[in-house]
Amino acid sequence: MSTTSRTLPNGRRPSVKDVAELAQVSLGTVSNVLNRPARVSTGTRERVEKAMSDLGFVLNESARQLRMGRSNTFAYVMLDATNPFFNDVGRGIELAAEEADLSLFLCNSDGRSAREAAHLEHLQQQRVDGILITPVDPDEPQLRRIVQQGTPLVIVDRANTSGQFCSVTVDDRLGGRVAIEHLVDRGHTRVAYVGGPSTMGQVRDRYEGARAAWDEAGLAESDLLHVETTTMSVEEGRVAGERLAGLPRRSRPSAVFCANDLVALGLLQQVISTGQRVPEDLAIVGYDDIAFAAGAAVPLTSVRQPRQALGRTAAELLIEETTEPDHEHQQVEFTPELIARTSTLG
Amino acid sequence: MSTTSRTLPNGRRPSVKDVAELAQVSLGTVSNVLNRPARVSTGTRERVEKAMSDLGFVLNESARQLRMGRSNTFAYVMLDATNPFFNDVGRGIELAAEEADLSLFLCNSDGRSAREAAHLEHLQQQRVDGILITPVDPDEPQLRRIVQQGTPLVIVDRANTSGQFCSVTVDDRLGGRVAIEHLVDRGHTRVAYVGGPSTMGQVRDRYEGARAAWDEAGLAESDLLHVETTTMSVEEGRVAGERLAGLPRRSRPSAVFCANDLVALGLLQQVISTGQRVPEDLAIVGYDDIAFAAGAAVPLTSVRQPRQALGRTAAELLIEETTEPDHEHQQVEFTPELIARTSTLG
DNA sequence: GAAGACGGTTGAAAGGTTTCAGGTCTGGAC
DNA sequence: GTCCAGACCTGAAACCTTTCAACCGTCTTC
Repeated sequence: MSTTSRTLPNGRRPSVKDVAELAQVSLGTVSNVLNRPARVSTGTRERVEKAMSDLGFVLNESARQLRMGRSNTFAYVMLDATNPFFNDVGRGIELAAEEADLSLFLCNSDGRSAREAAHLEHLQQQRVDGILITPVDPDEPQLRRIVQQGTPLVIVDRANTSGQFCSVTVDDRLGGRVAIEHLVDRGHTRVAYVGGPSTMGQVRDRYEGARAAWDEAGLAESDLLHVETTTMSVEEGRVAGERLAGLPRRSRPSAVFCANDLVALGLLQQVISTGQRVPEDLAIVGYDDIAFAAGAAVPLTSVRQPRQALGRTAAELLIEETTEPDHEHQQVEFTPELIARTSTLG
Repeated sequence: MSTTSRTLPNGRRPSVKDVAELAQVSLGTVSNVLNRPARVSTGTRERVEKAMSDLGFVLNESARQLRMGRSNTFAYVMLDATNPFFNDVGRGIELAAEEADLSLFLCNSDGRSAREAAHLEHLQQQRVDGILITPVDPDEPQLRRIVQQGTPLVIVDRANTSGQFCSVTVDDRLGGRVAIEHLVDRGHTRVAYVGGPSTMGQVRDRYEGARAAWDEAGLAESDLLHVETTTMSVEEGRVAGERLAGLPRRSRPSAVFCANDLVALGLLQQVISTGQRVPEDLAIVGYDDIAFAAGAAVPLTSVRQPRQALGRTAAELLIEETTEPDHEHQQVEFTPELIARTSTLG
């Protein structure tokens, strides 16, 4: 109640100077109370602390950063904040950051390059100590520029082609492979891969892994269809379902491998709503194994990624890069794992 | 390639001063190029722009903020980043912020007061222009202090008791009421309310609405059970399911109303996995109508909230508060709507 | 040819913090 | 009585940007 900043003559917020004046000490002492309290005698410290709370003093972080040149803040630029997968990754980052006493800002590029660029520009201007990002395109030159200009950056869930950054990935080719091997094992000989846009590395790699496994199984090349979606959302999954339903009966696949679980769940909904049975009429494999996959209308077979570990590892790499002078960039790769459930097992 | 900041003697990043020197102009002119390009002659402007890109100049936002006293940034402190409901709210905020050319930082309190307090402190120090928050406890004194100290704050999805803030809410009592009325209409006479902790206003209000409707229906008070959970997660929903299953047969409810969809989905999974049928053996109503509710094992009846509108409205109120001098605090309340699906309709 | 207007540019001041080389004072050792 | 160590405190400088009054030429206008 007594702690309002309105006691200042003008509308200004109280600064260390005001505190110093009220407590009858110098600026330096106030700063010491803030940063090295042990150096200040008890009496003085208490006087300063009282002055701070009387004035409602709040440290101005901009000024501190300006002086210090660093912010103790990381940021994670998410590719799609509505996808639980990226939230779990973010949670892993958050936990590691909290342990290291760093603040974390989350930004959402929403899959749009322009938004991503704006966020990156802003973060660089804010002088965050480091950036974690799941990029729209890992070869975007802006990323390299940011590193060259002095802000460390770690790529999450994408490989980096150049070795210019640390990166943490999951082997998407292997993920695509195990998904298809599972379907082939179950006797499927005509399968659709649903996902897009193909500009996304994840979409491409999973397809390539799938394609490789398909070819190795000796199946006809044209029997692995690629149904391209515009985004990786539940809605697009539904649309893909309708497109499949529109195919002539004999060219319809008996199984679908979706590039992520959102697409798979949307497709599942659409398929069920038209009275088809999963997996009898159509088997479905998803990707990511988000929490909702197990609880879907038909529990979803999915390729699980170590989501939280992905985030945590990325954050730890970034911490190392910001603290160890002789840091070397590393590419960490995790291994995905197929979780088989009813949507393929019947 | 040529744009590296390493051309500076020490490891310093280039500043306007360096740009000015290289371009043979004064500091003021560089600033004009940045902020009022029209005032600068074409030749000079081009020279300055070239110098900037040659040096890899990145404006120091801390210094600008220090000088300007404002940051053109809002922040949204989410209660639970893993709950799609809050992500949808955040998306509404993001869209409104983007239109107003404001940056948005997302923070996650993860339901913990301590983390929330740390985030708020940090945001205040960063001098964000305004804060949106779904608080752990809307009566937390820190919130009032922040406003008194000059940072506008809007409460999202909670009522504020004091009229000290703007707030945007959905009528949770009404939501609880419609959920119970629906179940009573379907003939249920023994129902469990599952959610917690009761310290959360949402949990309390939905319960109160449910209780009021229950009493008005003339049903026995003790036939509306309250099963308290520790958090509102899928996992806790499963645990609650086990607890219900542990009840003696005759005291088991025929329907459950869950305080949110995550809990409902977890409970649904648990119930199905034990071979019970939904809704025949147990009907379930959720809350929020997140995207995954419709695609659950049994499509979930849920109380829908206007998630994105909630966020957008909150952001618009905050924008008004930061721009209109004679702003008056408003409480906006939306109305929830029951979406009936298979989990109660059979 | 003088006065004024105007486009373009300058440079100092301000904004709040941290740092650091020095300052003062106290008390103990000789 | 002198000297010194240590504890405590001071105040100016630096960080980088924006702003604004002042300035300089050039062009109009009468």
